[in-house]
Amino acid sequence: MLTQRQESILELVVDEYIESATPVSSRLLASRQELPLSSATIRNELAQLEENGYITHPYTSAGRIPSDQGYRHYVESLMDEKPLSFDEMRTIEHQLHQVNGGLDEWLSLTATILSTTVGGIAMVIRPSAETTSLKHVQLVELNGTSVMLVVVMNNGFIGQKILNLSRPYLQNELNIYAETLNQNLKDPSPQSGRQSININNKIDDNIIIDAIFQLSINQQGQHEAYLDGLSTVLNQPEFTDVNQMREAIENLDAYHLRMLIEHSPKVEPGTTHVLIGEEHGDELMREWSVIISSFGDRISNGTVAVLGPKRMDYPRSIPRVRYIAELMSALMYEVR
Amino acid sequence: MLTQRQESILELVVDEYIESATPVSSRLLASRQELPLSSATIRNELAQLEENGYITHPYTSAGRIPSDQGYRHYVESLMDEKPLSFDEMRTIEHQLHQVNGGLDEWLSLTATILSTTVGGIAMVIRPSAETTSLKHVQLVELNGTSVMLVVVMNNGFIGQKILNLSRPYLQNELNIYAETLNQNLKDPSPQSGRQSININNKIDDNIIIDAIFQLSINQQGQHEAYLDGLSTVLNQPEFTDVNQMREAIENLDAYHLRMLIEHSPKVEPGTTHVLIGEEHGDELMREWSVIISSFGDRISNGTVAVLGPKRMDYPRSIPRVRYIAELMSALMYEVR
DNA sequence: AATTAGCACTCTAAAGTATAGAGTGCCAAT
DNA sequence: ATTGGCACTCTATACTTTAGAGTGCTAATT
Repeated sequence: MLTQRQESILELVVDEYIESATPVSSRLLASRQELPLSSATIRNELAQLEENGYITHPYTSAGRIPSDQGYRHYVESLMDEKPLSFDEMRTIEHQLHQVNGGLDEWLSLTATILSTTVGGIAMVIRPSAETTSLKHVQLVELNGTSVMLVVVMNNGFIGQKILNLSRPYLQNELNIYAETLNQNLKDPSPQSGRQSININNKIDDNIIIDAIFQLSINQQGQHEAYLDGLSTVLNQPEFTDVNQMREAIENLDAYHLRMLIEHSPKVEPGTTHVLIGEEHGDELMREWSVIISSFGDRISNGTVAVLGPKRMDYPRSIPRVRYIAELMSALMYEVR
Repeated sequence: MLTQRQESILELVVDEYIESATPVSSRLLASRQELPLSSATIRNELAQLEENGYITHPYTSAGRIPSDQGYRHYVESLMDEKPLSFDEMRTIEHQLHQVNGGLDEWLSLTATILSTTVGGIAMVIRPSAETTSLKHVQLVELNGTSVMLVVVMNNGFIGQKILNLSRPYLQNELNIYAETLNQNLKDPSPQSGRQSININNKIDDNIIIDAIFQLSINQQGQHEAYLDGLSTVLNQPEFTDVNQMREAIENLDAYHLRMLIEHSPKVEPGTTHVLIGEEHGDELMREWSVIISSFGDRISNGTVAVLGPKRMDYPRSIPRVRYIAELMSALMYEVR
C-alpha cells in the first residue's frame, strides 16, 4: 500500500509531532538528513499519505498531523522502541521494593512510579481473582456487642466489617467461633455456610455468615483503582485553553477511567496493548490513547494502564509500561 | 470601629461578591432595598471601609472585593448562617449510612458527600489515636514460608503485611503463635515484646515482632487522606485562564493538602474553624480558604475539611461541615 | 451636617483591523 | 522523477479603537 519512502516519511512525521506538538511541515522534514529530498517532493508524498488517511491538515496551510490510522501504523510497524537502560530498570525495581505496607500501598506506589516514568496518567487496578476464595476468618472483640470481622482472601485482599452481635462475647469465645468458621467455611456462599454451621445462637450465626458472604462478594466486584499523574499530563501543550482543560479534568475522574479500562478488550497477562483515540470506544476520550497491560497470572490479575494525549511518546512509554507490568507479576509471585 | 451602616454595607458587599464573583459597585448596592441610600453615599462609605482595610479595588475603576480582613469580620460577626433543612439533614445522614465496608470506604464516602453538599474540595483525614494500642494480632498461612500478619488497632485500623519466615508453618501452629502474641504483646514496643516472647526460633520471633512494631508505628504516622471535588471546584469562575488552573491543580495534590491541614492550628473535636487566605500560612494557597472541623473524641480523632476559593459560600458551608463532622463523631461511637 | 446629583476622569474588556509569515499546491523547468 | 519558484490561503499576533462601567470629587440640596 505504502512505498518504502512513504513509510519513512510517516515515521518522521509522527516522531516529529510527538516531540514538538506542532503540525509538521514539508520544509522541516526536508531539513532532516534522513530524507535527501526537497520539500516539494515531500509535499507530494505527504499529499499521498493524506489521501490514504494516515495524516491530516488542521487547516489548508498548516503542517500535517497523524490521524488515528497513522498512529496505529506507526505503533505497529514503524516506530523504534526505546528500551530501558539498566540504570532505569534498576531505579524502577528499587522503587517498587520501597514498600512495607500491604497491597494497597504497593499498588498506589506503582501508580506513582508509572506516572513519573512515562509522564502520563497512571492507573493501577487491584488484582482480583475470578475465583476468589476465603483463606481465613478472624473475629476480634471491640467493646460490648461490637465485634470486628476480618476476612483474608486467597489473593491477599483483606476485608473488614464491624458487626453488632446479640450479646457481648469474650475474645476467647470468638477465637473458638472463628476456628469453627475456618474449618467449615471454605465455600463462601451463605447456603452452604449456613447449613454446616451451628455454633452459637442462630441470630449471630446469620449475622456473621452474611457479613462474610458480603465481603467476599464485594471484593470480587470491587476493582479498586489507583491513580496518579493528573497534574503532570495537564502540562502537555494540548491543554492550552480552559475548556479543554476543564473537559479533561471532568473526564479524568477515577470512576470514568475505571470504566474505560474495564470496557477495553481483555488483556492477557504478559501482553501490552495500545488503544488509540477512538479505538477504546469512549466517545469523550477520543483525543486520548491508552497503553494497557496486565500483571499477575490466570488466577488473579490486575491491570496497569497509562493514559495520555494521542500524541504520547509511544516508543518510550510502551516498553516502560510493559517492564513495570512484568516486574509486578514477578513481585506478585513473591508476595503470594 | 465600624458604624452600624458600614457593617451592613460590608455584609452586603461580601454576600454579593460571593454570589456573583464580580467586584460589586456602589450602584448595585444602591439598587438593593436593604440600603435606602444613593450610590454616592455608598461610595463614601465604601471608601471608608477600604481605608480601614476591609475591602479593596482590583483597579481604580472597578467595584470592591473583600479583603482577607473583610472576610474574617464577615465570618465572625456579620453573616447569617444558612441552617440545613430537615430534608437536607436526612439525606446526608442517609447517605452516610450507605456503607458496608470498613473505615476506608466510609471515609471516602464522607469525602464525596462533603464535596457535593458544600461544593468545594473535601478532605477527610483518617482518625488516628494519640495512643494507639494493639487490639489483636493474627497470622494467616499463605503458601510455603509466606505468612500474612494482620494487626487490629484499638481505633479500628487494620494493618497487614506479608512476611517470609524461615520455614513453612501450618495454620494451626500460627494460631497458637498468634494466641501467645496476643497474651503478651499489648505493649507495641519491640523491646518489651522481645523480652517476654520466646515462642519459636529467634529469627521468626524477631521478624514478626518487628513487623508488628512497624505496622503500629506506621499507623500512627499515617494520616491517610481522602479527597474529592476537584473537578467541581475548578468550575468556579476564578479559574478562567489556564495558568490559574494549572497552578491550582498542582497545589491541590493530596500530599500538599494534607500538609496544609496538618499544619493548621489544632481543631478540638466539636468545633469548626475557618482559615481565610493567608491565615493558614501556606503561601501557595493564599487565594483559598479552608473550613476545618474534627470528629471523634479525645482518644482518636480525624479531620474533615473543605477547601474553596476565598469567595466560598461561608454561610452555607460552615454549618454543613459542622453537621457532617458531628454526624461522623456520632457514628464513630456507634462503630467502636 | 448628612445626603445626593452631576460630571470629569480612569481603566478595562471586547471588538475590530492590520500585518507578517508559515505552509501548501501546482506548474514549469531540470 | 525531482525540484525551484510563486501565487494563494490561513492563522496567529500585535495594535487600535471604542463603549461603558465605576470611581472620586465638588457643588447643590435637604
